Amino acid sequence: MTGAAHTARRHHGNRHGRSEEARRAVLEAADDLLVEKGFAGVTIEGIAARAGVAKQTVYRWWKTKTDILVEAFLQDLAEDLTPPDHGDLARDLRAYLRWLSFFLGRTDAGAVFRALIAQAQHDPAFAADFRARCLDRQRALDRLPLERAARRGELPPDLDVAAETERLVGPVYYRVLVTGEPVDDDFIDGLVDAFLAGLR
Amino acid sequence: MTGAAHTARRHHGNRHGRSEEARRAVLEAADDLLVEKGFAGVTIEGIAARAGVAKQTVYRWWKTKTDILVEAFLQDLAEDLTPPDHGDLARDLRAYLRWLSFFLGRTDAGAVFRALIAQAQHDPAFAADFRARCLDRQRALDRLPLERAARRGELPPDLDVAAETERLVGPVYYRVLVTGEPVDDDFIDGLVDAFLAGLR
Amino acid sequence: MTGAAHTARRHHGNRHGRSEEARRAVLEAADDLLVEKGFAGVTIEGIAARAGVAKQTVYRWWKTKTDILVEAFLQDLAEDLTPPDHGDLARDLRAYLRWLSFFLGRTDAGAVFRALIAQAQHDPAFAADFRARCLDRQRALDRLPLERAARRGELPPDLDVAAETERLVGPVYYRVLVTGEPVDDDFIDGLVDAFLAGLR
Amino acid sequence: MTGAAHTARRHHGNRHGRSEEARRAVLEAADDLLVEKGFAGVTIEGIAARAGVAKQTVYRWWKTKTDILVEAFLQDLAEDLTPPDHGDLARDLRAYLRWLSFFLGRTDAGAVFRALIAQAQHDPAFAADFRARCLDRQRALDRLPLERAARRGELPPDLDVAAETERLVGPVYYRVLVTGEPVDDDFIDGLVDAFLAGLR
DNA sequence: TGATAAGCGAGACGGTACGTCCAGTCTTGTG
DNA sequence: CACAAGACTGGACGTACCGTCTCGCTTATCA
Repeated sequence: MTGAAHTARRHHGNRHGRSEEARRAVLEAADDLLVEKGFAGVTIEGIAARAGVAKQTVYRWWKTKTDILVEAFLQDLAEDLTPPDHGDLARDLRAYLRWLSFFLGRTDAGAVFRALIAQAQHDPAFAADFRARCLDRQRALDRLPLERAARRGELPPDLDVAAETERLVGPVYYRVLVTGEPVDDDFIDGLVDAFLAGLR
Repeated sequence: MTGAAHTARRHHGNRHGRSEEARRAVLEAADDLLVEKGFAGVTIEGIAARAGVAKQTVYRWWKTKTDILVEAFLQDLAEDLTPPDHGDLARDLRAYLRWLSFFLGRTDAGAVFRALIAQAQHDPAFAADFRARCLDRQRALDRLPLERAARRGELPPDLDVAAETERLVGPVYYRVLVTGEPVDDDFIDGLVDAFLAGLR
Repeated sequence: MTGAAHTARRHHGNRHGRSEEARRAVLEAADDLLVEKGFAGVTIEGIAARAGVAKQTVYRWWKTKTDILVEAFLQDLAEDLTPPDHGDLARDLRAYLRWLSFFLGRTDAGAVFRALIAQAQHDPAFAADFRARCLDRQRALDRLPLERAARRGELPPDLDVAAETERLVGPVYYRVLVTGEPVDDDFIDGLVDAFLAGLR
Repeated sequence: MTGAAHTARRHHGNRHGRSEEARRAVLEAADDLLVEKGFAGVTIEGIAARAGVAKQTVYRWWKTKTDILVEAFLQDLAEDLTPPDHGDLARDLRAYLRWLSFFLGRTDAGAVFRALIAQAQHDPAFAADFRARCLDRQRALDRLPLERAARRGELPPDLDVAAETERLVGPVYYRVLVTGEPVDDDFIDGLVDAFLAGLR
């Protein structure tokens, strides 16, 4: 970590390479602007101005504003978000889906996520990048509750964990992205109950 | 010759009222631009130029480019899309979900739909409008297979048709909008089978 | 002139065509900036800002800042600058050369002229345009005193008026553009005397 | 091995002092860029890149790009350009003016010279520096033919050599800088003949 | 015989202006 | 009265250089 610490030292551009200070300011500014003014209010000029950074510095390290948002999003997710493991599938699933719907619909990071999903609809190249950098990890997380249960032997050995996970989280995403209806506990309980009933 | 026909008569600005010709040219131009150049390539200037229409004429009748796309989308859906009724729930469901995933992922109208869903993530006011004008109708359509089955008595009388429908279509939307994976027949069969199994 | 008066009516862009108001504001701003801040201080952004005009409006009508300065210069010269005709060659020449050196070296329009001559050194295409639009006229003016004298029969009929004019004004331009020394009366008298002596 | 030779030895920064290699590379690069791309194509970044030198090294030794061009120009003139002395005033004058017009209008060094004259119009401080470092020497050269003739007694003792020189070279500069017309032999002969005629 | 210090390459930085594109508003003349 | 036409203000785009700044390397000089 000494090298990293060295690199992170406060400076205004030099052979240390990139300024960590500028990088953080940009990510924060992008995040803030999205929350405050919405996606249309996020402009590279605005980000640069708010971050106290030259526009060129932004363009040096990021290609588009969505590229910045992806990195900001990853930064936000840097903390370990591993779903809790209670050793009880029903409880785990309910807790995870509640957290997921809260995250997607109510948090700032969720707002960034929705903006990026939106951008992915417009731009296939971005979609591929976004999926590789963010979604795949998120989907691995989504699968964790079922995978743990499978390891504990609570599930039929031939169960397709990935497909079942999609059936569980799909309706949650659907509500958040498409219908905009709140994801209440009844809805989640319904999902989990139906899944558990299907196991018998 | 009815009044409507009179109004729609070919003209370049007069006291007959709105030019139907201009309206159609604008919708078509917007549609074409979206398919050809993607959402970023859709601009009001571009639409007006391609439609051979003055910018002012566009602004007179529509507020935003998404407003135009909504209308274009509704136009595309003008034909009756009522899902076929085979009198057999399993078959109806499979056919409908197949059509849905094809529509969302493979057709031009689906591309417009995805663009509008994307815009809804960025703009709550638009989201409300879009849901009222397009989505509610689509969701009513989504529910049709189950509602018909319920009317035929094939379903438990206390079944929550709306919630069950969400569990069926949610994963399809999830694949189209989020993961981008193709929705193959296995995936649909899995959804339908799980649902039918849950009825017993 | 009714059409022109019509066109010049106060407006903010419409089918009248170009806004005369904006045009004048731009030319004035360019002129002022040159005098106040020097050539490097003349930027299209600065002109637009000072003229209270959108940058796009500047670019719509002019290609470069020197293009604007040429037009501003022509505007400045709109008043009739015909050299006075005293009917006396020696007096006419002295008066004209004095006026020329004053104009080139001491007036705001002269400052613009020098800036444009400078630009002509850097850019052959501009040089051609500048000569066609400004210099040729100026040179015709330069020749007037001799031409009048020729018409009065004060000069040998085979005298090359153009060449003689160059020998008279050349040293004045030389002082202004190259050495930067002031053009005093002695210098001008020397020029005129040498020319007159050569006639005998 | 002298100190100077020592200093000029190849090195990449050390206590020998300035790198002669870098200096030459910069001057050459500036010269080349001017000829190839015109004045606007001469940028400090471009010079540094082409010279294979760090930008900082350029800024260490020169203040502006015109400063570099002045030095490059002086370098180009390092060879002795003393006008030839045939012992015949008419011949000397003709030869010198021909050389002068060729130099100003047709050589690379002349292109640099014109660019610097142009810059002098824009920037009085530069003008003063340029005149002190380049022009005064050039003007001394300009006077040589007449001064030699005066020393030989071919001219009236009270003749103002400086003023007469200005009348001879002024029209040449005028053609080169202002009208852009080629300076042909007829023009030069006319100048010289008129001057010689004035002596009688 | 090292430590020191100057010139060097590299290149990131905060800025300014560039020239372009589109948004959204406006004012006309025509049918 | 809707239309085509198109000039207008305004603002973000992405690029090019500006001039400044640290940095690590290389080397002669001197302690």
